[in-house]
Amino acid sequence: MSAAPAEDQVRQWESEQAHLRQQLVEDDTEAWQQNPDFSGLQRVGGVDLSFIKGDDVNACAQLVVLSYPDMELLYEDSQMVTLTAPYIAGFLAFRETPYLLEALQRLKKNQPELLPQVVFVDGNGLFHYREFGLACHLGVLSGLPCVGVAKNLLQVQGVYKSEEHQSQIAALQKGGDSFPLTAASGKVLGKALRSSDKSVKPVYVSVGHKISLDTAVRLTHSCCRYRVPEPIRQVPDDAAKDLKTKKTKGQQVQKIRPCVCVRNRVNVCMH
DNA sequence: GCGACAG
DNA sequence: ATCTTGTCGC
Repeated sequence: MSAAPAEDQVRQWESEQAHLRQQLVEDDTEAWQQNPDFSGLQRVGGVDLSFIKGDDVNACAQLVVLSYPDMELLYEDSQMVTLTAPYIAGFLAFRETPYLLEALQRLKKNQPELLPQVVFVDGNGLFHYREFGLACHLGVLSGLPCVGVAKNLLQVQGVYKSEEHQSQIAALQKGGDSFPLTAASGKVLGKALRSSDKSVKPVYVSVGHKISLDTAVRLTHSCCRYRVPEPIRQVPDDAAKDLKTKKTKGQQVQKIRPCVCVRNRVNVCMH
């Protein structure tokens, strides 16, 4: 009756990742992905969880949907959630996926016509210890094409922050330039991408689900005004700010955003 | 003991 | 993930 020791939990999670991985699709499956200008792509999504300083249990799960290519906000959903799983490198999905999935399901139920055609995820996809990071996990469970974008390099499978790596970064001349992150096995797990002309520090793009690496990199670049792709950059702003502001006032975290908050700039709000 | 460690 | 200050540049 006792809780499973952390070690057993991790072992079970590994097994679940291996199982779900069988359903992973690493290629382009959508028509728009073939088009040079992505014509046919109209909605891109972004998901993320925001925290406040001393609290790693309560978080704000957020989903935004932006128009493509204009990057205008079409839909936003922020929901306070209480996390159950701890953060363990390599198992981020077990901590965050449930709440990101819930947000996608709320959208599907309420305004299915606004479902994104691809979702940007804060974290890695295939570029992962067992080639099944958060972006893959969410992709398989949601069935939606997903792209993993990490802001920091995960040193895994023989990919290191070596001198060589640093010089490859220095060689990225302009936005859109990239170089492959190759595992010891020889497989390319992702790409370091200079996402805009102004940013020097690259982002690390990898396949989540139903999209090829090259398409994922090209799409990521086309969604970047700054270093971080708009769909996941536009998330933290208002909801997270609210979170901080109201926390300062001494209110209870759970009451900050007790219900789904949706802003819809395309269709009239439903009542 | 030291270094690593997506978010 | 989050914190913090100033600072440099357009």
